Amino acid sequence: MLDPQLLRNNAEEVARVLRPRGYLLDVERFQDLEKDRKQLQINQQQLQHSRNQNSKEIGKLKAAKEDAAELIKNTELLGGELKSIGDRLQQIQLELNDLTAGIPNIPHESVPPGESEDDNVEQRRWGKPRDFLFEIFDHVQLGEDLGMLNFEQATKVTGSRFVVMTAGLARLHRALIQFMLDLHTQEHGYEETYVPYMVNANSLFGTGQLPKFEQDQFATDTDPRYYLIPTAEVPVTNLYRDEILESTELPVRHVCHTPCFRREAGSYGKDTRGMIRQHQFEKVELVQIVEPSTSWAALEELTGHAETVLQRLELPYRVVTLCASDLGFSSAKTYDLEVWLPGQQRYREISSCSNFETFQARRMRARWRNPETSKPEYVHTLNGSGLAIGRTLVAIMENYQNEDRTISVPNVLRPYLGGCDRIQNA
RNA sequence: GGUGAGGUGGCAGAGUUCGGUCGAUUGCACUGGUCUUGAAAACCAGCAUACCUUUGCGGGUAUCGUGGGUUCGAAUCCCACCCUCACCGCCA
Repeated sequence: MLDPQLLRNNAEEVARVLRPRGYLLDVERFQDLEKDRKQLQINQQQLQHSRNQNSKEIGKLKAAKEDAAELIKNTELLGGELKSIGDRLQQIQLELNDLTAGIPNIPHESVPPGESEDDNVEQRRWGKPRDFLFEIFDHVQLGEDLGMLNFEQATKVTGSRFVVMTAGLARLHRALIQFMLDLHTQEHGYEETYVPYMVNANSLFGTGQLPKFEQDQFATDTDPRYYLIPTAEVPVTNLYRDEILESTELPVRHVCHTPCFRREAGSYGKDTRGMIRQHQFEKVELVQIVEPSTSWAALEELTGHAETVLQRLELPYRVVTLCASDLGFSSAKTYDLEVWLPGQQRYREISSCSNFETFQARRMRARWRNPETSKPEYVHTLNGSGLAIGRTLVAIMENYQNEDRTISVPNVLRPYLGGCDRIQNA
């Protein structure tokens, strides 16, 4: 949610900065609605004022045992008028709410313009893609040959875009989660957190998935409806919905491992092979709630925390700044971490680190008490994957594959696998 | 699933019997001041949010879980819904 003041006073300017995102703000419609709203509200308040005055007067008359019949009669007439104005005002408020709830965040000034992901700007690269001296395979081939990755079984028990893993691969997958949680809690100062995997509609609204992206969510048909989380960002950030934090409590840092569930509506043809795009995947998520003045430094820092994971795993990656059109709905700026996948001969997204500034905080009413003003003010929220587990596993399989079709285990993971240095058939 | 209790400001907690001067008593927390070498304590004062209006001071409207209803007037009465807590049943 944008600052309503900003929207009212500078609609043209807001429209201009949102255009690179591919969002067309209907300024005329907004201003028409605003104008009507304002006029109706003024009328309503005048009428209410008269009514309140009369009612008070009636109270006094009655207390004094005097006749109030005529005044009551006059005041009754106000009722009908108030009702019709109230109805119209409510209608307009609903339209305004729909409109404003669907407006994306304003990109930070450092966000590059651009039409597609091709316009994302590379910031830096780390590590060198390995030169293989033998024929290499992608993770699907490798996993199926090992007998530890099975998409057909998943299709049978559920449907497409799910996977079954067994033996060493399942264990490696679990080890990744443990490794990342340990790293972020022990070295980066995050608090390990466990949360519900289903959330209510308010939570999804708070982080910006609703109302616009309902079709991307899995939901129950219970009443009330619950949604399977698309990312831990939703339950973790919403811990602070309707809360006021003391400045001494900031910054808040949570690390949270959860499964994530996504419909992947609208991506039917994409990444149909393998584990890259699934309806269910694990992720270790980093979430920070910070004082507004520190959020841009926090974004760099948080991105660094995610990068550390790749560095410890010795996986080559690059960092890109998403261009305006590729930016998520709620984000002011996002860095994507892209890991090198030899099977695809390209870098693929493995983490997305964003600063939302007050956009989510406003939707959630998440605030802190600013000592300088001693008033509650909106916090800034940030999050980033640290990392997506499934894609990390894919990256390890492909980057650490050996000529004999086994997979070496990165050094830092060996303690988590009882010292095992290689995934191979028993 | 059953029964009962309850949802009020940052928190705690009155007010709901008998609808009117209740946006709301009080305590804590917080902010400013007095006092003090400094701090604490004590005392004094201030202290919800949003919107409209005003150069400013200020004025107005709404909000007591949500939505609807009764009424000239609703925190208070009526209806529906949501949520929380307690106990019982069932279950991992």
